[in-house]
Amino acid sequence: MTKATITADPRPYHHGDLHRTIVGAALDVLSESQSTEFSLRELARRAGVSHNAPYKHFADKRDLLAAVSAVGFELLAKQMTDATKEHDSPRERLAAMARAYVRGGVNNPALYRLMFGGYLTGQDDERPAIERTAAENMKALLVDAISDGALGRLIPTAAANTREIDGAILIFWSQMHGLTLLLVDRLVGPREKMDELSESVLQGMLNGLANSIPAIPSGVWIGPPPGESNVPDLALKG
Amino acid sequence: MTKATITADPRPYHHGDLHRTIVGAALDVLSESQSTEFSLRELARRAGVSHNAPYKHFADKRDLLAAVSAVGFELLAKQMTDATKEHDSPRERLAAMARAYVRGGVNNPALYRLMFGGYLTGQDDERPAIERTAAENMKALLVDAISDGALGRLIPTAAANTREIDGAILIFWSQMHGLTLLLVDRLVGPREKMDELSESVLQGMLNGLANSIPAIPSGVWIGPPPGESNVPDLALKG
DNA sequence: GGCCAGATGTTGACAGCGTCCACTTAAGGG
DNA sequence: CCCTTAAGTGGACGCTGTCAACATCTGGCC
Repeated sequence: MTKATITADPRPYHHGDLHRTIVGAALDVLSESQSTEFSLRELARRAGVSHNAPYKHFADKRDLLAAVSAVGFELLAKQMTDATKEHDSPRERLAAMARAYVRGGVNNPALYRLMFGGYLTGQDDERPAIERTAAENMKALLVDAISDGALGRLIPTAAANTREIDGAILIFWSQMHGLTLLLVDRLVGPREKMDELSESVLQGMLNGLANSIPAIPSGVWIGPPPGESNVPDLALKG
Repeated sequence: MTKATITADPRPYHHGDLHRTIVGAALDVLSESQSTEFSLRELARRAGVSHNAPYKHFADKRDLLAAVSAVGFELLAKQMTDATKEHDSPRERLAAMARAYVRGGVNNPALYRLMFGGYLTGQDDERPAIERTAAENMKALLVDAISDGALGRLIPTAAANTREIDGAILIFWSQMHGLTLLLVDRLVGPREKMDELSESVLQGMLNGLANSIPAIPSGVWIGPPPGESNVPDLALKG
């Protein structure tokens, strides 16, 4: 009645999967409190470990939040791809994607703000690598949806012109991003009408792009800034 | 050589204008560190007062940041109005306004994020009154610029239709807001091209709006949510 | 099979933070 | 001239992020 296996497993010394547990707890707390100002100690308490255990998995709080943000990007990307599956026409798929994007932000504003807000962008102006690649993958979805389908139908000439595709992507993304954040910050509302608002805004954008796509200045990048660091190829921890 | 007036005024017991000084210090630190995670104590140190003096002027940190945010809205509004003065044509004035808006965000991302990010929106979903009215004033500028000038020329029919004007405002605002934040978060860049990007995006938007303005669903509000609180008429502290 | 290295978890400590409290100082109105 | 009261001070409390030293478990190597 001393060693291990007393009754069942009251608390094995090693948790086993603390990394995932902590990230999950952070997502829970973030969703509940809608604030990134929770404490690492709170997460440790929820996970039933000592206040310092998380430091074996995350260098500091910023590192943890970067991991949470990366999960957020993956969730959003999944919601966007899922949304497109139900539709055939490129126009409908693009609209579904836009709806999913806006919904993702509105349904969890704190997570969306963590992903896109500046918390992770330190004074080195460099985002954590894990978050960078997750964001890049999500952006690729936007690019595909616009250039492969809807854009090809609606603005046929664009297919041959990278600058024009970039222009369309920039307009689409900034439009949806802005709408999402105005909804999230309650500068536009009510939130219940977000689907109709997405559609309205998308329609207005397509009207414009159908005529002509404004050329983007050369040298402009869209997505994570190029060349600042060797992106580590999404090789998540061995 | 004991009482007061020893040499000049080494530190009069009462500061005299601590409220303004603290807000100014907060703006300085915010600009320098590009983070809202400075401490009230740090501001007190800069102002040369005890760590508790600011509490005579601000209920808590959120209250102070709300005041800072309000100043940010007023600064941005001023930059926007100033920018329009140099131009005659409505189209040019709208473009100047867009440039000023984007510049304002890019030049001080932390302030812009404080203004539009969710820090001030507590779980009561209510922004501080002072910040609400400041935001409302700034939004009025957008409304004027679009409906009075550029919109009247470019989309004449809209003048008689509130829903269409709202639609144009929504598209314009969300477009510029999104572009600003993508630039700020370095998801689009480089920042030096922000003026050209503003122009491109504006042009694309106007192309669309020139054809038709998507109708906005009825019941949608743009700007601070209506009726949630009696906005205190901008009467700043008697 | 046994042992050792390293990964994982714990305990204790430290400075800094936001905020509350009781106290002090100065200034302006009766 | 006094006295209420706004403005500023100093100390305290509990909480936080982070560091350092120590404990425990586990997998790979002899």
